[in-house]
Amino acid sequence: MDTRDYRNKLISTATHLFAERGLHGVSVRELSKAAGVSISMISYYFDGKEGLYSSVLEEQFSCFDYIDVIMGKESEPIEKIEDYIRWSIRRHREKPHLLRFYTSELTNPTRYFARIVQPAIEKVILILIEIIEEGMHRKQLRKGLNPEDTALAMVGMVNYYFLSTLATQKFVNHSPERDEELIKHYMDIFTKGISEHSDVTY
Amino acid sequence: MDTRDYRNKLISTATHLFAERGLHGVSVRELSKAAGVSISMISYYFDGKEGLYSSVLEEQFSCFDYIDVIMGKESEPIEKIEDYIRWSIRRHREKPHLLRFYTSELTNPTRYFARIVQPAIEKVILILIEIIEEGMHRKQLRKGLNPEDTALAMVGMVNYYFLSTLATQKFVNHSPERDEELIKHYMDIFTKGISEHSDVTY
DNA sequence: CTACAAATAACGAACGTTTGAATCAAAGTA
DNA sequence: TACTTTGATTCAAACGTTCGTTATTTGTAG
Repeated sequence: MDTRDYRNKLISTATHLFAERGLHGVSVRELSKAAGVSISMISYYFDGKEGLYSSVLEEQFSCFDYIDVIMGKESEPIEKIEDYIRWSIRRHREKPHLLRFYTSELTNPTRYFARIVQPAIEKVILILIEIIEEGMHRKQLRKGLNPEDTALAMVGMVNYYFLSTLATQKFVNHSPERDEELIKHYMDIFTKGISEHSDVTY
Repeated sequence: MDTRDYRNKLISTATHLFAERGLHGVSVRELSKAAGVSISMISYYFDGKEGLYSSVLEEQFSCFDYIDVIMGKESEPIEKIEDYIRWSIRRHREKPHLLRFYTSELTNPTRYFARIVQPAIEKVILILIEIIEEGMHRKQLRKGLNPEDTALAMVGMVNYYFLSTLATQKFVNHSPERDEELIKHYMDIFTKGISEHSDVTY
């Protein structure tokens, strides 16, 4: 190693360790030893352990770039949704360890995940609202659901898929060949309306 | 409080705290303070913090009693399966915090959960094998899946439902009215054969 | 020499555990 | 009945360890 990029070493090591055992399950001593870097580098490059954790979440889960790509396209709103779902599935297949953060964060009272990923989710919601306002979900609107709630429920459905994948990954082999099936399934849920599949409550 | 049952206090307090934040997310000092009990009681009644955690899992997730009831019934194997699924759904609705342990344990390298719940699962597998051997899953057997693998996959599918419930509990209201729907769905998967719905891999 | 990168060693705080004394009800004893 | 003994609980205090952080020192490139 000529390049002394200890920061990257810490990020990549932390990504896998935090994904496996969560924030509290890894100590800075073990982490730095695994990365082959001195302990003090964590506070040097990041704002301590939690800063490193936040950085991992930011770098690994950021979808701003692709959301910008989607928003910039001259495509129909419904195509943007399919685009996003397709991209999400591909990305999670390429980085399967990301899924583990969902479960860690589900029981994390500090909600780093929510704080960091929330802005990205809000962008997705904006796209969804676009479609909803085009009248595709008039039925939900009639039922008293506002667009924000309906859109948030849709984001929830997508995350639900990811978590389901994690839960069954020991038993079920999700092959890329079945992606189209899944995409169709979720697009179906979306276009037919969430309320037909489940009750949205807040 | 006349009854000095500090042990029960610790168990019930630990159940909710561990469910919320996991083993590493709770300290013995906080736990004992919440329970209104001295710290040393944890080591007195249990084998330390991890012993308390194990006891919580054992007491909360034990299904031996009901498995025994099912095994003792003079019912058809297929009825036993439905019986078990029905009972599981009811129990998880009554104790929703149990679901949170699934996510905690998914990323827990120590695998307390697997070690403790495994014996119970193996009993369930026995029941499933009963049915499989009666020829309901000849198709899977022809495909080279042994009964144990198929049964284990079935248990995975049931747990998958529970985790799905947790993942979507913010968005979806699972009403008891829809239980029959869910039970029918899983019985359907089971009788039609798992291989039609997913690929079993180990 | 200067400025930055990196390692060492030490810090106070918090961790889980253990100790030893205090408390109390029940059993034993004269 | 009055006193002692016993065993089970309970707690405050302290234990040694590990935590995350940081002050200081060392190494290195320009």
